[in-house]
Amino acid sequence: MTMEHGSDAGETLYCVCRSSDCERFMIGCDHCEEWYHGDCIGVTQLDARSIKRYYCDACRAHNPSLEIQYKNKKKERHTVSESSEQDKVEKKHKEYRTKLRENMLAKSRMTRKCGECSACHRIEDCGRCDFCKDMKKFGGTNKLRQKCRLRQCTSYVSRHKHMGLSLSEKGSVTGGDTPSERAMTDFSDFEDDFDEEEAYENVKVAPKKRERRTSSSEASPKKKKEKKKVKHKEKLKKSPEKPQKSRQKSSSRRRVEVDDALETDDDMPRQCYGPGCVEPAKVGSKYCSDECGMKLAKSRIYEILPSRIQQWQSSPCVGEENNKKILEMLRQETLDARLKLRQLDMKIQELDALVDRGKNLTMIAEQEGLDQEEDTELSVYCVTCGTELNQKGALRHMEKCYLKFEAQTSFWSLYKTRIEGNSMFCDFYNPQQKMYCKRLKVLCPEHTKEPKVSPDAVCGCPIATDIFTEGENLCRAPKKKCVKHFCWEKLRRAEIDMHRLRQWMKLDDLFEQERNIRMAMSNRMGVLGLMLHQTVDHDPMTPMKSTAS
DNA sequence: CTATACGAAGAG
DNA sequence: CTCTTCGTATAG
Repeated sequence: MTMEHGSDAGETLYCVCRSSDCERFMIGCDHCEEWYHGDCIGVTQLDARSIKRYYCDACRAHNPSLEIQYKNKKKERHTVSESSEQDKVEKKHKEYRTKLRENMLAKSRMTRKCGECSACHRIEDCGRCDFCKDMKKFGGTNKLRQKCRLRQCTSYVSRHKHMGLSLSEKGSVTGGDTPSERAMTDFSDFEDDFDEEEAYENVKVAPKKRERRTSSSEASPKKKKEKKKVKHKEKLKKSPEKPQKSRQKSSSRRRVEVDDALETDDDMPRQCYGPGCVEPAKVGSKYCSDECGMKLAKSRIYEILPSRIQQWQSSPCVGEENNKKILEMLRQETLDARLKLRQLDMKIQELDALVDRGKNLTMIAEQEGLDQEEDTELSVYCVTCGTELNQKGALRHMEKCYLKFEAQTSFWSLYKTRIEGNSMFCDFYNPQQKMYCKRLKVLCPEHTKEPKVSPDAVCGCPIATDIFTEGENLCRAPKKKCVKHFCWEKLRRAEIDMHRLRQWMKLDDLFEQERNIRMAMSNRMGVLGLMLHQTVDHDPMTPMKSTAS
């Protein structure tokens, strides 16, 4: 209890000075309930703010179990009445600042270095990264002043992100109101981690460090600080013996120090983690030998795997069911595509039959007259070369002109010759020169001439009765002169081929999909998968949802 | 938000 | 005193 500029309480005498003055700041003893002037007993208003329960000197002398209780659990300072107020305040502020700094530093060390990754263990600077190049020893300007990229903790960023969450969780356990106090609790928690590390020295199968963190510890902050000091001293003693290593230690942060103390330290090497093994572990390893490591891995598999398999089988696998559905769908589509291919084959056969029928037809020359009548009305220009054409030869010219032009310009024609399964090269054998033509097929018109149409060949194209339906009648004009149905057979074959190609590509795609799904299905429930992943039923009261139903 | 610059602390 | 490297301010 405190009294600031309290009201006059008559002639009552207070404090060690036994005066009735209560215009100054006063603090009351929570035991004898006597009031004392702050300046008489050396307690400032600032001090009083952090005091939870104050007991006067007289009460404490009478009853040594009484201790001044501070809000932030600081120990009572016995020099309260000895030093001057100014000094105390300054000292206190200094202490506070130092602690704050220490805590911040400890925290930063914790966050900046996991001490576990390869980067944290790396000793040498790469000399190639931007930070190395900036260093004086590598001839830099020392402007960036950062650690070598390869030595920067790989898990720093992610750890930093997680930090806030884990700290807030712990905050509720260990308490701490101000940021600095919170920082202190964080640090002490880290110390706990460290102490437990030591305690785990003889445990054979130790859980991971992060998991080892338990709830708050009972040790007071001061005790921890003492412990830290001891550690520090030990390190100082050791330093002259290992110049190279200690140099590294000095520049590295606390976490490394902790690990070093655990793993490589002098008197007590860590026990091998191998099952039943009592040998000391090798330096930088958890095991005394490779066999022990393998043994532990094996025993872990034997221990974990059966339960995982059981767990796996206890619930239906949604992924498996989905895959089965997709497989069924793919199968259906494959059948569909195959059916279409068969239909296209039939079409080809029909076309062949049609062509055969056309060959046996007798030629009728009268149709020519009709064509010539029409052709007087229109003049046509070639879409490729632009020359004026009479209608009679227009189609023929344009087809040839286009082929010629395309052969020289388009990659597609090259591609076409390739996918048709033929060589891209002419390969025409010249018996006189006794060698093959080395030109590209599409650029070699002299060896790849279209077969000449014999003058007595009939066109044979079915004549349409209307736009959509084809009649039984075939065109009986001479093939060479029929302008209406120029290249009809070729076009029809091309059309069917296009559809076939489409179906083949579809089949290919379906096959690929099926392969992927089968692969996924066979990899499911593998040993690795079962060991790495686990399905957790968070609500054991209700059965797991199944998509099958 | 990122890159850069720099004061400053810790260690040798 | 130097070296390393952290935290932070600031410019872009």
